[in-house]
Amino acid sequence: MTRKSSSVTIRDVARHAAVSVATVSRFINRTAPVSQEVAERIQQVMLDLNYKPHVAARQLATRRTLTVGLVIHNMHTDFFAPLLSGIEAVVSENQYNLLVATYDYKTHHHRPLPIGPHNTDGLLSYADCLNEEQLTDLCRVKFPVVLIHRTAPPQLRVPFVTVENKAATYKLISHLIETHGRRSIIFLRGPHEQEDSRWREQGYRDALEEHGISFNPDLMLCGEFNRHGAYTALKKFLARRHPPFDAIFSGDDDAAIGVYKALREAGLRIPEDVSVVGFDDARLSTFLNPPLTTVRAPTQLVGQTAASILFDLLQERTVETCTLLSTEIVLRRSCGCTYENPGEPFQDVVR
Amino acid sequence: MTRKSSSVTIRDVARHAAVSVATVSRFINRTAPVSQEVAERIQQVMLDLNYKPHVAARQLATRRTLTVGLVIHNMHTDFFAPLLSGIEAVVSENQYNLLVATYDYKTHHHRPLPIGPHNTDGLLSYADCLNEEQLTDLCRVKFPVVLIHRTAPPQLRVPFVTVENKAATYKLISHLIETHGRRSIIFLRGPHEQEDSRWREQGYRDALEEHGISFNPDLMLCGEFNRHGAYTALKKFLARRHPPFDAIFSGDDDAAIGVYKALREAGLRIPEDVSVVGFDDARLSTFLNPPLTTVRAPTQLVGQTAASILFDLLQERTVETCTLLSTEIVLRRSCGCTYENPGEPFQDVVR
DNA sequence: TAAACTGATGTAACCGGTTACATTAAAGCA
DNA sequence: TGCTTTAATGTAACCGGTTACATCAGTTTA
Repeated sequence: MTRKSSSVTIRDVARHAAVSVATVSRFINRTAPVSQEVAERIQQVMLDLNYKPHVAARQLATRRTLTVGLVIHNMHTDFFAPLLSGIEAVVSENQYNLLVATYDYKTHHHRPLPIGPHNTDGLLSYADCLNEEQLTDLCRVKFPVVLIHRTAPPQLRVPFVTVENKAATYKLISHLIETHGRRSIIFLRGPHEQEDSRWREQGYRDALEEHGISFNPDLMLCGEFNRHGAYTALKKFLARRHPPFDAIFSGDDDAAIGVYKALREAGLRIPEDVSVVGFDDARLSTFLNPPLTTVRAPTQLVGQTAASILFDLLQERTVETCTLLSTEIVLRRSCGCTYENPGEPFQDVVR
Repeated sequence: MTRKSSSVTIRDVARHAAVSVATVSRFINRTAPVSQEVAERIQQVMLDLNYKPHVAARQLATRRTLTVGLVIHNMHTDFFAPLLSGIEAVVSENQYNLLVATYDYKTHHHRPLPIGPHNTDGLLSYADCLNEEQLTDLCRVKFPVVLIHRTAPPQLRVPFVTVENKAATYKLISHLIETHGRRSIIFLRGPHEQEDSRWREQGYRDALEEHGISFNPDLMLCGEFNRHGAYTALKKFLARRHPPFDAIFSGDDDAAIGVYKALREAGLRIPEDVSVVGFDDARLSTFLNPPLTTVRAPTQLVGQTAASILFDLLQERTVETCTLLSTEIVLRRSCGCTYENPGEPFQDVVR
């Protein structure tokens, strides 16, 4: 591996400017006043020598990394880009760096966490990438953590940011029942540990109950929150040819893509034969054919908010422990709604 | 800001294990043999004390960060997720960390680069985020850099990874001309500095010339490689109602979305009135209505390849200076092709 | 048997910053 | 004038690792 060449240190600067290293450090960090004349001399020398402070040395001395970390389980999904974009905006605004790592305790349990106190000043953790033990360990050393799309174990009091899942799902399912007369609605679950999925299921059950429809466990499939999982699960279900159904809650938008495919292959029309709805309002959902009725989750805002809270923690300000961002349902054509909209697919009906 | 609490140092471990710090360090890094018995003692103490080496201290001592950086101009685009995903895979495989930053010399020129030798062991830089001066500076200190989607200034010999733009565009435009009889093809440029755009334009011009169609500068618009830029540019063009056209090369897939919208608002049908084609084969392009004919760029592979080359540089292996990944055209419906495909939109015709 | 080598370990300098504490000169005040 | 305060600066310890060099016992080689 290459050694860093020709590093100019603070001592070089001090020598050329004929002052002590302390003075240079003070000037750089503005931690104490420095005379005008000396300041200019140092400034000039720094430019001449092209001096760049050595980050690791500074980190070692101050015990701060000026870096925050993000742990997420993978980067393929469409969900990831807006989330990261929101986070990055806040991080760079605070002049911090962002370390990203894919990690999932279920698949990487043999490995230590790639991000932690040794690395960063704080951590954003998505969904169930870390298990409770890992979270507990971090809390024990008072390491600032903000959870995204999962609530904190109650004894820990870790702040978290997520979106309103239950009420939106309730609203969406109610819409299917009331407006489109659907009564046999398949529910595609996400990964088992994912909280979002559990809340959505609760909204689904509540909506059924509210409308006097009894819950049918045979209509619960496991879509895994992705197109392939959803496709496979639905395909298997369709092969059984029972029970009958007239609508599908896909779990999320990516899964809806798999649903579309499976239905199309089975010769079923959307929405004439089956209403389909999703969750997230991913970038592509407007462009599906038919455009997907779904729930708009403010993913970028989730990222922004989580990052802001993390910085509040770093500055030891008091923070909101639980942040639930509101969602809204977006009616497009896949549920059976029709609407005139020449500019489609740029505009939607949002409720 | 919080001070890191309770840090267990290597000296604590050494003391508890009744050995010297050097021995502990050797054991941790396997840099010299340590007797079985001592090894076990150290191992046990490290577990008991929950010792984690301090990364900054190690970085300072070794002058290596075990981190590579990625500079990109923004994270919203669909392009970004597969790119990052490819990079991250290689980075974590090499047990390195990844620092990401959004930066663009055009908008951030007042700020120093957030990523550099002070930070990382090497850098991946997307397109024209860095200008030539910045690249030259990095080269001067022999800092390993790999460019993504841009070629290196000739005097620098920085390795780069990009995709075949010209030949693919040539093929696509030829397809429009030969198969669909199009002759007045609008070309939507990307950002001016972006090399991809220039190569695609060259492919476009070559195809026209080859087919005896004279180049018409009035058909060149600036779509900026995004839906809004493309929409605006095309809208303005349509308002002028001239010259006539029968096809549009959108520049990239995201721009195609804006194109679809503008055409639809003008009452023009795709592909009956106008053939539309894109570039990239973004995740959503299959799902557009009609599905978009485009060029498949192996974006994730670009990320992977660039990262691999960077690690080759770090290990001082010799590397390929220029890597041009091949692309292929994907025929869907927006150009005028029709094909039977019950499983659509999962399968495409790839040439 | 002496010399050379090997394996296991310790000592202490070093990486490049920050900062507590000490020092000095100048300014403010009674 | 003498004392206190303040501004500007220097000295050196410290952050937590790595590693060159030294040591020493035990083994191999001449």
